[in-house]
Amino acid sequence: MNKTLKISDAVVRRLPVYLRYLDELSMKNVQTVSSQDLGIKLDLNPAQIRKDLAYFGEFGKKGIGYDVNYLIEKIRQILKIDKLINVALVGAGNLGHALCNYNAYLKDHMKICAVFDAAPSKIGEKIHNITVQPVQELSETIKDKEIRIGIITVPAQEAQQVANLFVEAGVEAILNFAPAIIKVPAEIRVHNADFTTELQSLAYFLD
Amino acid sequence: MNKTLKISDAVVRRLPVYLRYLDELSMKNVQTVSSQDLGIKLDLNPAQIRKDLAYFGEFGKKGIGYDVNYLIEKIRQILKIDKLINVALVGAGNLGHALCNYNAYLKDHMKICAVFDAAPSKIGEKIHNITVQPVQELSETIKDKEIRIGIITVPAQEAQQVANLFVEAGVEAILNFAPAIIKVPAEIRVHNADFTTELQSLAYFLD
DNA sequence: TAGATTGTTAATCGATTAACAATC
DNA sequence: TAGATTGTTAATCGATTAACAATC
Repeated sequence: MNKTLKISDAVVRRLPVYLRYLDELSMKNVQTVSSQDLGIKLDLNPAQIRKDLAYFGEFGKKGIGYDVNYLIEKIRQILKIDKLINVALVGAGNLGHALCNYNAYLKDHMKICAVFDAAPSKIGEKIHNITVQPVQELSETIKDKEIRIGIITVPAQEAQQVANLFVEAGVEAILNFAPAIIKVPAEIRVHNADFTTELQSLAYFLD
Repeated sequence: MNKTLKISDAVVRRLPVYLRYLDELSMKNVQTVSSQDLGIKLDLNPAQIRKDLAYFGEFGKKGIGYDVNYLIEKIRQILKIDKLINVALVGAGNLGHALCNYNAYLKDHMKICAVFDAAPSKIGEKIHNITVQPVQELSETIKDKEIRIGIITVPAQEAQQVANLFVEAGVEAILNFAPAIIKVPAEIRVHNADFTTELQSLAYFLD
């Protein structure tokens, strides 16, 4: 398949969902899975799943389906999590702590390996085996540890400042949990994961 | 506008984003705003913003723009957060605590007013002014307090069970933070807000 | 009036789904 | 071989954007 073809966001966002279920199957020692099976389990159209995967290569066998472990390997490669990606987080509040708990789940594919905060009371605190550092050390640490993704879990009014620090330090992508729009250069990818907008849009669907 | 017209998810998800920025403008005593202004600030096409709003009514004035406070009122009505909506949360871990912190931000429009956990060690704990209750009390509390939305912040393997409890108790919509697909009757709306899939899809955009 | 900006239609663009030949 | 299921094309469906008459 043509690597230069632009893959849509919607496709990319489904890949981790496939991966998560495939991991489950793998742990149950399931060998193969069809797009039909996946579609039922994940509430998606089987044709869509086949098409999503076909953007990146021919991973299945006609008449058989997909080899679970092979597909896991391929999706990890596509998502670029086949090698460890280091992540930094700013904002050692409850949300920051919660996200650090996912390190175990992310296994050896992604790792929050540095946490920063501006408040002196937080500095030196241990979250699992990570020590909270002052934001002044952000730039140096990001370079030293080759951190490529930054997570923002500070209050809305500090989000832009933190984004600026990340950008200057050379981070390539940002996951923003603050309820604020942050502006960054076009080459930096930002995903917003704002709880309040999620909850408000859910209210629309009440009767 | 035709109320029976099906509004797309994409439209509904943008409304809270508009609302958040309009609230900012209102606090700065800005009287009116154009779709142009909004578009620049929110990185959206002005025509899209006008079209989104036009699904629900004629809220603007030609040649002038939108009255900020009037539009806030209208969007709140559309999202059904013009009256207080009660929310329950199961899973009093770090993530549960973090979400409870947003109560102040959600003001008098939505409120997490009950928190449950299965672990005896958590029961009775105070989160701000909410006392953590055992899950056995979930159904009764949800009915008593007229709770309409449920939030799941338990580990993946317990998510489906909690979803079942919510559905039985009569909740109308669920916000699921667990990295798991939960199955519910079609009339119950589920939004997934899973940190791990967000982070993994972000990795795709690294160079 | 002249300039600005909405609401809405038509055009474009993109994503999903159906269908089926290829083939395991 | 017969049945199953992929990869892919074509058809459908839906969302975004451009353009502009209406009008403040």
